[in-house]
Amino acid sequence: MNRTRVKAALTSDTALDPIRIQGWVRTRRDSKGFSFLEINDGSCLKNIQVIVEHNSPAGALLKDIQTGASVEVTGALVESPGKGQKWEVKAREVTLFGTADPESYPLQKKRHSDEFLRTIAHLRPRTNKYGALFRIRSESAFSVHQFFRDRGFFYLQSPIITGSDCEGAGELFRVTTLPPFPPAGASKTDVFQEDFFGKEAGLTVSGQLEAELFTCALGNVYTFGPTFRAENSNTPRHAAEFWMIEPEMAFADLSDNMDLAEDLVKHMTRHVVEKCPEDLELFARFVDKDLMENLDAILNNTYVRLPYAEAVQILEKSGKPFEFPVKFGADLQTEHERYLCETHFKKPVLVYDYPKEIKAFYMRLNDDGTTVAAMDLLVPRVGELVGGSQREERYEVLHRRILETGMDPADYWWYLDIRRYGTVYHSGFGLGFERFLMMVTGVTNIRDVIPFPRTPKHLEF
RNA sequence: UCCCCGGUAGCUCAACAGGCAGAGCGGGUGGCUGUUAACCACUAGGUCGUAGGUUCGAAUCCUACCCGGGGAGCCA
Repeated sequence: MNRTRVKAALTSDTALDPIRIQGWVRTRRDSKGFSFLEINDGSCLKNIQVIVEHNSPAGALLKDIQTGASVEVTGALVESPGKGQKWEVKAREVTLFGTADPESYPLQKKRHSDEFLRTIAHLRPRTNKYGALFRIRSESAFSVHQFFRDRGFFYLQSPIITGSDCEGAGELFRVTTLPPFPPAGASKTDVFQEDFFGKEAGLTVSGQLEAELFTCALGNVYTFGPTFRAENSNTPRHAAEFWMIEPEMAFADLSDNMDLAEDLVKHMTRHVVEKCPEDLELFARFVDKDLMENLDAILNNTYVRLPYAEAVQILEKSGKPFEFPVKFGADLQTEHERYLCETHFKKPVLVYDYPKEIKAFYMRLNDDGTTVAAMDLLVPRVGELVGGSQREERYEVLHRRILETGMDPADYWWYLDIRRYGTVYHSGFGLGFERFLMMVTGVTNIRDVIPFPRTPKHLEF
């Protein structure tokens, strides 16, 4: 007999006999002559209630079937005479696979703090909140592929290991097979000649450059994979390993790019709202009371499109005593971004055309000579969810920008080559997958939306 | 990396101005009940983050370090 997942059992149209349920015991309540078991198998938020008669063969096992134990129950799915659930399982046979010593099993029926659950990251997906979160994470990932596939984008697996030591963003983690202590007197280059790749290698900080190469062949592509930044960042919004979605479109300008970002965020959000209503409800009740209202603002507004220069004007006129002064040419501080999308507009804001000095070399120089065609999507509570740009497709301009920012064009010969042979205007952006999950669940710490978070000094699981 | 706050029972926290270390939940035992984060009674459980210092006496004051949280920077 195949197992029936709890989700299917709970939504059954009819009674079923026989039925087999397999899962983990969330709680046991003893009554006169029989016990109630609540079993969860991860298929959905809800548990299924199982009735075990004390004088049945299974009854003898009950003393060892405690919170956390893994069991199999065969019996009949029948209408529940009690309140609170439509269906329950009357057990005929129970198999106990693994006990969970109640003296040491860390999960209680009561609510635990997120900080504590992080210390038992191997067990936290067994809680209601984290089970719901990781089901939402899975559905969100699916919605990404669905979105792009429906629009004719191809999924590009950009490399994880990279040899370009300055992709533009962030510090690289080194990848090496060398012994930890180099021979005395060896120069840096000499050392890496002996290494696996014969040169210094690192983990990717972005798939963008590779995506640009492929978009100039396949038209529209996207990457969706892990990204690594060896920054000593210690904030609720940064992780050393995170997942990023990076679409790239040929024959697309900054306006097309902003259209795509807005459409993607709305599509992913709508997908979660439609496919995960029960799991989302948990977050709306216990994590963020305003969650549904906030998601409504994400879904049902046209996002504000605001040139950087106008954003600065709004901030200057706001009269707000910002800790950091607002001035043209300086990057927007977190407090400024929050003011714009949370207080002033109260909806997502796309800020674009930033001064070139505060943005990356590959962003397309505007005709004014001072700004670049960059855009950031700011959303309430999370801040920067998307960062992107139209790319500089003019060989001479790009070459000059590389030199201006103190880099060596020779390291980017292949990136420049794309501008020599059939160059086209193109655009793309990066969307932080975990930041999306924070936005859609109301969870305020990135460590709580990743299965096993990697942050400075944390690599336990 | 910088600034602020914190670390007391398995978990969440209290202990005023230095003077015998507590509660709720969880665990154990017994009772009750088609129960629903069940209920009632009893009970076990602590090197007060670590190391040093001040004091007759330190969970409490001081110093250093470790760990956690929040803010800032970096950005996704």
